[in-house]
Amino acid sequence: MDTPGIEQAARPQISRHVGFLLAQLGRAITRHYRTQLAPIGLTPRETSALLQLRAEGPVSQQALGCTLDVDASNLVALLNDLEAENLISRRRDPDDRRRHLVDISDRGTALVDQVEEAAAGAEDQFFAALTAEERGLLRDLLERVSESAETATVDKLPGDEETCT
Amino acid sequence: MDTPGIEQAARPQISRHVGFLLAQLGRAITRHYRTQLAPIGLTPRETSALLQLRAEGPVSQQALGCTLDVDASNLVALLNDLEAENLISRRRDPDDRRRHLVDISDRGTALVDQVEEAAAGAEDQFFAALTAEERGLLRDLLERVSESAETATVDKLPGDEETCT
DNA sequence: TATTGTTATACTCTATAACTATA
DNA sequence: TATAGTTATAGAGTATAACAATA
Repeated sequence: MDTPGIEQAARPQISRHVGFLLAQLGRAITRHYRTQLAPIGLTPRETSALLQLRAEGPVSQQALGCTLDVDASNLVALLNDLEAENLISRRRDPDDRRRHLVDISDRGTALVDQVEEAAAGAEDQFFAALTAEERGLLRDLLERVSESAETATVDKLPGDEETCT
Repeated sequence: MDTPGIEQAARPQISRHVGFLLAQLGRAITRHYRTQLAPIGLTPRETSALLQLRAEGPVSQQALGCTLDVDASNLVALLNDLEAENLISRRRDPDDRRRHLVDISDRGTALVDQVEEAAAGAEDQFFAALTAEERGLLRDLLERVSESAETATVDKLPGDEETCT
């Protein structure tokens, strides 16, 4: 009763390894995002950065990179591009002048609704096979993996579990 | 009873967008695979190619690329590397001399058990937060998305649904 | 003409190390 | 001494177009 027995046997794939399937689908949706977001002029990376910044006010680059799982050094160029288009702003943190506080700009905010609509549309296409309920279930499973994998995969001592502050 | 209420509220993330979460986790597990498979001397790509070839006898490069979701032009270099290490073999298809039939070699087969063990170990770490049952559920959800997304995301006419033959 | 594999190219992403300014 | 951001660089991965051999 899991899946209808239709051509279930016909599937090749390495169905044993859910990990490779996850990796493959991750690449597939990134590609899908890229084509769907291209008209707006944003890459998937830039899009998720903008959405994250709108959701979580101003943050340090460190924190943003941690949340988006982007290396601090790679984040620089990404933010440079967004800043060049006036979609985000960087300013020194008065409390710790080493930090740059990154925030979404007015122009970024104006764009982000359109961005979110495009992203949601892309997802509706990509996850069309799942009901809204199943999509929620998938999200819950992935979020639990995300939380635990953060500490389980890198060589961190248990107890170091900072969720990106 | 879903997740214990421990620091559940502390999570930032763009929880609305399951797609970005999927993309992010896909990159994360690829990175994890890379470090875990490095001692064996294989990349995640090469690993999944080997596993796929063992599962599905000899196939054309076209078919393999489709299954692994790798562009035909990119597959060439990947197979060159594997062939240079005698892990796979390429030979002309007598029935259609344009085709190269790719197969895993004896040396590849000898290595693949070790490879599979390493991959399984990496997955056990990565998906530690999920029970075996939940992992199966996740796999089913992802496989359904994978099947439908193939035709839904690229501009294909419905009815063109060749599952990589 | 169309398809398979190949080459070349360019662009994105990823990972590492070294530097600077601040703490 | 350690941390935040930056720069430079090298390595994977991705996408496109053009070509040779074959159908």
